[in-house]
Amino acid sequence: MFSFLQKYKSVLLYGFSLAVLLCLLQLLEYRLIIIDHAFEVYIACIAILFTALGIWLSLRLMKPKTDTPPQTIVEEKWVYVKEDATHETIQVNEAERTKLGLSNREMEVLSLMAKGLSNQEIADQLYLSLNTIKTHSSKLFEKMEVKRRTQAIEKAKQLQLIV
Amino acid sequence: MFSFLQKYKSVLLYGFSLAVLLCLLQLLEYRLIIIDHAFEVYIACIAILFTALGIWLSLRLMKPKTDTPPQTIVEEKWVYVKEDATHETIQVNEAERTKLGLSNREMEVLSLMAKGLSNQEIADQLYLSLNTIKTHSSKLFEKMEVKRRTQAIEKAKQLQLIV
DNA sequence: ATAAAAATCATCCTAAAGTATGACAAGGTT
DNA sequence: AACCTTGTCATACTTTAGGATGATTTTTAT
Repeated sequence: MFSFLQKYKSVLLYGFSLAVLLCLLQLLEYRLIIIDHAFEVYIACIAILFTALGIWLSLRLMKPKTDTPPQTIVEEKWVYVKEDATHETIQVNEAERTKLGLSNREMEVLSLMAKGLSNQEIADQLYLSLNTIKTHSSKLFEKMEVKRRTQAIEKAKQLQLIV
Repeated sequence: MFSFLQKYKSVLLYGFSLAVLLCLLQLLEYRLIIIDHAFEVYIACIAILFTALGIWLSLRLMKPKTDTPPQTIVEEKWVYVKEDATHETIQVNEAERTKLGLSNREMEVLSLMAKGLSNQEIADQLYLSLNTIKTHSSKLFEKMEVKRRTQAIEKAKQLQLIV
């Protein structure tokens, strides 16, 4: 029973908030139905609310999809990748990465570091707190067995972890 | 004029489809308003439609921004051949160096920086004081128009100032 | 269902990096 | 001789980086 609740927590939450929303709408209905042009206003409110709901929903549902574990073992092949203007983190040597046990976020932070960004700038770019970046970088240094970001960058380039 | 259209194409498109949608709703209104419970049905239709609109909108708007770091397909352009390991600190691009006006010591400090050494370690290695290294690095950053050592390293590698 | 790992954020503290300014000496140039 | 550049070092100060630790939440795996 509880596991059911746990499992469908988010679904139930959505349902509940929908219910609350509908109640509010019902209220609105009885309040505004007597005013002139109330119907149009009501419709507009509904439209806006549900558009927002749709946006929120899709944002919620799309988020976890970006997290795709790199299960497929990439053939260890050294490839030169043309550097293009958009800052995309392309890990060239997946084998080394898994050997060091670097997570997705850590790789992201690493590649932004290598671009010369400060921790604060990285935090801003990834919409995270400064403290989070510090935590990531600390773990990064530990895993890579280095002491400083400059060493991490040097080693990462040596191992072709970053371009 | 055309560039304006081009620029706001998507916005106009959204506006237009919204207008069409509203027309449809208007039609629905006149058709269903006489039926029993038509109001609720109408509201439900609107809710569904606008939720869908919201989802669609956010998907549209998020598309160019979606970061898919893990599974980026690596284009195999050509094989990257690593330089011979026995390279001393030879400045590869002398032209850039003179253009930036970097002195010998500054170049030395720069290349040691790029190896991941701290200022103290650089000072020890060159038998200089820490303050001297700080002075050198400050002037270095000024000449290279960067703010941090990581940026200096990045730029130096870009310009082939160091190996 | 439970445990492990990943991700987020916080606080407190120390170390390192970076800025600004001034000083002094050696070597080359005009 | 006067001037300039380079190199050296110092003090004082601000900012950033990094370490240690703990808490919470979400994801993933067993």
